[in-house]
Amino acid sequence: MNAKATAPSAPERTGAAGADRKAPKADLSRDQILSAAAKLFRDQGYSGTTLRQIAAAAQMKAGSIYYHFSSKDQILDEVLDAGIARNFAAVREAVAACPAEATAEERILAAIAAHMRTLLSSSEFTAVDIRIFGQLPPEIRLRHQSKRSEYARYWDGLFRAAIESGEFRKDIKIAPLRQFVLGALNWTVEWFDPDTQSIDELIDRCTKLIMSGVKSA
Amino acid sequence: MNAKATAPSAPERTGAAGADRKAPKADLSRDQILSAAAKLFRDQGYSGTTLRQIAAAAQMKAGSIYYHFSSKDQILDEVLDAGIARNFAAVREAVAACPAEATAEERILAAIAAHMRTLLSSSEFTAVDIRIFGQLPPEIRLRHQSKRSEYARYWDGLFRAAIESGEFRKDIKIAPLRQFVLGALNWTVEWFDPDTQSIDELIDRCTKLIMSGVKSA
Amino acid sequence: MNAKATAPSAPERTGAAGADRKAPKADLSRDQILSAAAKLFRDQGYSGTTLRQIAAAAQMKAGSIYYHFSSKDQILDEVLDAGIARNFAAVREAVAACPAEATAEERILAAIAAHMRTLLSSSEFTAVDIRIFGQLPPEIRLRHQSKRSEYARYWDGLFRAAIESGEFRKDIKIAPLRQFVLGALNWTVEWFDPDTQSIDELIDRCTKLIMSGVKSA
Amino acid sequence: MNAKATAPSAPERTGAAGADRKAPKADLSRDQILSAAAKLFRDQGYSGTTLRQIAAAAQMKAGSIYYHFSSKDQILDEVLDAGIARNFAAVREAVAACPAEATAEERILAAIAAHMRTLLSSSEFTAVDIRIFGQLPPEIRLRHQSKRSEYARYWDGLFRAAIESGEFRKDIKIAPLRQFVLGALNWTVEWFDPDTQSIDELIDRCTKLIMSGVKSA
DNA sequence: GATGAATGAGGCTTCATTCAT
DNA sequence: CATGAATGAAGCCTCATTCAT
Repeated sequence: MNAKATAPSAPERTGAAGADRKAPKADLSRDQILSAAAKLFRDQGYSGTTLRQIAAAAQMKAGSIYYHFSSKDQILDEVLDAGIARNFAAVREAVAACPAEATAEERILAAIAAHMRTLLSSSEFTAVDIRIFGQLPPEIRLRHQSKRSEYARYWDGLFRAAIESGEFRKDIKIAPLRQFVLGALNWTVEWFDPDTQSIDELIDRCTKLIMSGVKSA
Repeated sequence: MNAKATAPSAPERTGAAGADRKAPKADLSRDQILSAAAKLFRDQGYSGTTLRQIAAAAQMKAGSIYYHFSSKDQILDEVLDAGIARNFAAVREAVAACPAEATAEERILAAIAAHMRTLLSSSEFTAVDIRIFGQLPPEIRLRHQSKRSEYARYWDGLFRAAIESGEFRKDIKIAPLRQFVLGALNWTVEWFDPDTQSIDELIDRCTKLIMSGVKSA
Repeated sequence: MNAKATAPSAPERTGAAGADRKAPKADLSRDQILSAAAKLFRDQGYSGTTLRQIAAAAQMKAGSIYYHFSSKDQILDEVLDAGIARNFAAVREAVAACPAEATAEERILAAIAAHMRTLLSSSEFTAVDIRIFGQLPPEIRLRHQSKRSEYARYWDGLFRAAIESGEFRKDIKIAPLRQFVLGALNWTVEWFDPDTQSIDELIDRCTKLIMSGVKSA
Repeated sequence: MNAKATAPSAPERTGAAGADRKAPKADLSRDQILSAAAKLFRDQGYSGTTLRQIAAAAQMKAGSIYYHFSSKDQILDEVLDAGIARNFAAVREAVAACPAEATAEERILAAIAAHMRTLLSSSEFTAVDIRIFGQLPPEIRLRHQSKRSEYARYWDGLFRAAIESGEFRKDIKIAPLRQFVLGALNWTVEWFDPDTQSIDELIDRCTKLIMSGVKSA
């Protein structure tokens, strides 16, 4: 929630005593910038977004951004980090919240719901990754590959369990399955419209399709 | 002046005998530019791609592009057009090639295969749309909305037939279904690697998942 | 953002004490740019003048100009505005300074002197109009037509008075007269050389020619 | 009339015998180019005019111009040459046509009429000089200075005669007089509209103003 | 903390010019 | 003679970035 949690290069200011007394103005600005940047990156891509646009959306002037970040690149880094981190955290929490005796399928249902809910509601950050990652310069992509892989492996674990338990078909290969499922889910950000559709209903429809396909019994 | 203004780079004209003698050099250059642009747009986005990059990939200098196109925008337009057009054509042909007595499901299977094959093999053009459309400036997006809708409606027709015939579950709503299915298919361009994977196998896996889901019988 | 958008480089602000502390640096740069542009436009025409030339003459780099103006066009607009405005103001003041009982001819003499003096001394701005107006793209020309017409009508008024009072010949038609007189005066910018000629003497000669022609009594 | 008369660098082709048998296509194109260029230069300035515009107006493609001329500069040179040459010729002829016993004033009237008529009717060429000369790069200006001076000196001769004969006032200095008179005449190209005004009437008005000024007797 | 002003690199585009056909 | 196609230099403009205030 606090973007600084994942920001490694914030100007030193942690010092001080326990309770964060001042909730300093800087943190607020930082968050505004990140949030503005996330929205703009998501809608216009990285190259298509201007520092001036970000600044304007964050209610400041372009030069001021450099007090908080050292480059446009760094903003992107933090936005991407925040994106995966939130998604991952939400999914992990949802799975952890399942009762100990939950089946693999139930855990996957929880994971799907959490993934979609994060993606489609608090979207700025989570949607950026999905939308623009493929078009980023390779070096930037590399910097975030490990976290993405971690997330992928987490899902692989969920699916493996379901296959080994016999809940899912044995002839399914895990990697393509994960790509297929996450792909279908991720794609919803391209068309889901919160004003006319219900997230819960969408989640419901998607899980049903994933689980049982389209064919009538 | 520009006879080809609306003709998005006809690919059929290379081989064959020597009958057509009209400005073959220009057409070749045009096609090279479009193809180069498509690849670059796909990989780096529209704003992330430089005219100089396009020119270099098409083996000419930036200024020369303007002999064939009047702006970067126009190149994008034609690339997008070509993308949908090819996809649409491939799918329509595949469906048309089905025997008259084919079931709705069989037609859908053919459509899926065609969509994926076009997307993943002759990809430059077809993949661009899918990848960058969401981040294009609204005015450009608008210009192509109608063709995309047409394609969507075509799929809706296929799905409707399957539902009405009872082959697909009756509780599925068509629009979300189409989004879900095409989303899952489209997403494969983000991760499919022709060097290590087989398209046919991928198609097979995907259709199975779509049709029957993940659960074991 | 740009408070001065419509204020064509107020010349009154340089001297004086230090009371006005608002963004004096920007205004200075703006004025430098306008002045440099005016000189260059006058000597090389609009198309013949480069933004880099303007920037160099204003002691900055080309890109910096865009902090003050949004386009080369806008610079031209302000230069043209300033030109007519100064000329008009000078002439109007000179006429207004005439004693109430001054004859129409005396007023015209004052107007001629003011027009020429402004044109030939503070020339950058005033001379631009005269020199390049005829070769400007029609749309730009249109934007300034109204102010020029206003100035023309003002002169027409002066001439009409002299004709009606019987001081000038009755057979003279006002519009061609104004064109002829202003033309003769304006043309002096094409050849007057302040280093070898005296403005006052030139004014004297011109008025005499206009009033009485070349023929000896 | 044949622009080639003044064209020093025309591709050699003069050879041959007496009568110019073929009136070759090339000459026609050359003239079309020059005429088109003159019009465009006059209306848009030198830098403001594109070779492609000239080519289009001359009904050919830009590249073709280089068969007839070696550069845009050369076209300008010939256009300028043609301008002064025609004007000079017309004026000289008109003066020469005066009866031997004509007064200096009569000669000047003839010269004025000829100058104006050439300027305002066959204008493309003659008007270019007047309009754009002041904004040309110094090197180009230099190349034409001598011919312009020659023309100026010719007028000076006419005026000197009138002053020495006592027809014109003795207190008039020749150079400024010539500038003033030609200036007033030249300026008419900026506003004369052949559709609504009569050249003869304009000439009449102008000569009257020049001769006797504006004041009533 | 933030801004105004500037910069330089680079983006898209235009244009005179060349040259094979 | 003329054109189609290309080029490189340069033009206008944008943008990330800097830095004094």
